[in-house]
Amino acid sequence: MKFVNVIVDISSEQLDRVFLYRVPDALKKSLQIGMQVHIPFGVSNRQRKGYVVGFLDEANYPLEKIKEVKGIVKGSIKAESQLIALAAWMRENYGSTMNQALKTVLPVKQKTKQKQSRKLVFLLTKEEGEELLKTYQKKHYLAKARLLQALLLAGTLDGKKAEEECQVTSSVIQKMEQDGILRVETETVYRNPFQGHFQRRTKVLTLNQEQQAAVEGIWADYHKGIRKTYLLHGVTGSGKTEVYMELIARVIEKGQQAIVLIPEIALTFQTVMRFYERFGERVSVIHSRLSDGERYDQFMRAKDGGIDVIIGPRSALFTPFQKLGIIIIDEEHEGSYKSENVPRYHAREAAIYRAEICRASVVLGSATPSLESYYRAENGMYGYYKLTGRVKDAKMSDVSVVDLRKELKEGNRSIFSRKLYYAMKDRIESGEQIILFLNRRGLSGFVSCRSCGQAIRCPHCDVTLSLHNDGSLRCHYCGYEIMMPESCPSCGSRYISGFRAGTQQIEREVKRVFPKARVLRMDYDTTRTKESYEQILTAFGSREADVLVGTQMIVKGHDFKGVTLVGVLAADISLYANDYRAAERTFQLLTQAVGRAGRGELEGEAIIQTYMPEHYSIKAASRQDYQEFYKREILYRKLMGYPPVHSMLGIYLASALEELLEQQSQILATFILEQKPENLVLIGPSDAALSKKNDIYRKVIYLKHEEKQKLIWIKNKLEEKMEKETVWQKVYVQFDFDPLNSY
DNA sequence: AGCACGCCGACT
DNA sequence: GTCGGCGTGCTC
Repeated sequence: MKFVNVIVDISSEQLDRVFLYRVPDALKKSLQIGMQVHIPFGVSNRQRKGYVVGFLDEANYPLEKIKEVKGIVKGSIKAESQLIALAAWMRENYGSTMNQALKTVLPVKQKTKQKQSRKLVFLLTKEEGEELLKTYQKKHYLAKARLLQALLLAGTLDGKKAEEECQVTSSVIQKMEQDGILRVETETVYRNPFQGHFQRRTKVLTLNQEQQAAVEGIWADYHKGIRKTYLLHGVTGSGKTEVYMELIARVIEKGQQAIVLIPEIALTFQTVMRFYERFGERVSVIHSRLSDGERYDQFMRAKDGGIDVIIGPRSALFTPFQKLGIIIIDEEHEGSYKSENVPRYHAREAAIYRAEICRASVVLGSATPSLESYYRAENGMYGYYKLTGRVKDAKMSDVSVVDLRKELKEGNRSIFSRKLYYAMKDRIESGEQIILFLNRRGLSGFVSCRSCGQAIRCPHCDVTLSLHNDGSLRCHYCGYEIMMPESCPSCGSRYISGFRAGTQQIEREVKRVFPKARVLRMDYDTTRTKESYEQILTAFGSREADVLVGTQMIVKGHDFKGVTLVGVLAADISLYANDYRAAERTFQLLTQAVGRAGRGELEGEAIIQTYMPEHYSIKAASRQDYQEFYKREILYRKLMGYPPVHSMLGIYLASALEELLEQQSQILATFILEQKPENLVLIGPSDAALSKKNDIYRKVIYLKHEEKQKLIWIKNKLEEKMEKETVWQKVYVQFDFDPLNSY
């Protein structure tokens, strides 16, 4: 380890890369990734601070130009160095540049740029200014004159805008500040994003036996200095949150802090409220509606020790707490924990790594654990605690499965089976509430021709277009829009129509069949704003409607006491997805949906309509039997060499040039095979699920191997190769380990 | 970011 | 000639 890569601690895009420094013998032992160091920089060798982000044995830069690390910064902020180390790990494990990794981990760095959006305040009087302007013009100080003129007009200017519009550089502004013509102002105001009022609850909550066992078990480890990952497997309503809060309370008592990760969709006012009631002002929330500035403020509060608990989505993992004690990941199986941007990290894995460097515990909570987590718990890598009881001894709902093929055979062409119809009729008459769940949005999915079988597709994205209420056909990826044609564009037949039901159509159908029922719809279209999302939920919660029709989002974490019937309209839709997680996702969705029924005093019923009643994920979900599902599913993963048993790497290639993409993906595949990797399975290259998006062609290669390390090794080889060749500026490549969705 | 370098108009 | 503003390019 003779050299180190260092990121210079200056927030500027041009410096946002690594510089190579020599490590003096005296520092060879003590230097670690993430540490802040003093380095000489630039022609004048001014001493600056930088972060160590990696070690190297050989130099890839002229030796005579390499300078030496001067020393380690004494009071270097621990939290930040831990995050840098995390970024380095993410770069290695997910594939990205160090900058991309740093940017995801340190929003701080991006924010300092924002903070630079400084104000220029004019200090002279109008007369003085005009006088000065004349002298500038006479002396041909053109840049200064431009800026002065703008200042005379406006008084104060935004720093960045001024630079662009007046075409002046920062050196001009700096000099004019020195001359006392203007003043540069920067402001930093911390805000608290939580506006509501709350009452601190002093009442001690009592835990049931299972909850107690989980808390004490984890705490006993903590006390012994053992830090590891625990899976808390508890059905909906079994009281996982109480366990989280008790653990957090104890961690805070020890002077440490806690991060609580929640899927964005479940981040509701009520959830946050419970934490506020327990921990008061020392809690903060991060959510997608926060401005960048507000988000940054929360990180600063955490860094300064102003808060003990932060609640938020994926990105809250990077909160710079000084003494992190515990990370909680609620609903750990949720897909939103996987980032869709490079580096495509999984928050669960990254959290476990961060916990390792910070010596913190991790608690994963779920009613339907991901195969990954359960597999590891089963193999003893994670601790495991199960919560079986529903807290307020609510009854398990009665679940039945209806075979839609049989319905059709017996002459029922409606979207409601007879069983569901009568159940709905019954609930509406007795004033109880109903949830209808469909995994799809838009009016009626795709439009196809009954003569030639062609579906109408987007010319840019190669996906089927969706028919909307206003009679238009739209592409959900790029927004391409045409009017619904009279006849089939391929064969001219007039027998074209929408196919299958969407939430809008179901809403209409419910209204038609049950004219008296009040119906609410909740899907991507009706919840474009955060407010409308809350609005619909509150309206339904306060019984302003009898039926709620919606997609995934209605089955996630909401308790409606009046709901006694849940209808799943077509359980197999998510089974048609073309990736290996389809069965897992179906099981999770169905289990959640079924869990929505009977959360109040009345007994609940769930009806699952399907064309595949014999499929194990549907069977297991109807019995709420995770074990059964897991046994079948893990067998399939083992057999096919899919995660979590084996590791998988998706290599995504994209280019505007079709032939070049074809050629380069072939070259990559050949190169991978040339590395003579033993037992490696290579699939492709083939067209991506979306073979063309916004006029960019996409291809994909999948690799499977028993050891993740081997795949990382191949990824590194590829990165090395691509750095040397210029073609890769025209063909973009992304890596995705254990991909969640098809590309 | 901050520094040096080099171009180019202006002034003695 | 020389002085100095102002844009450009580089930093291991």
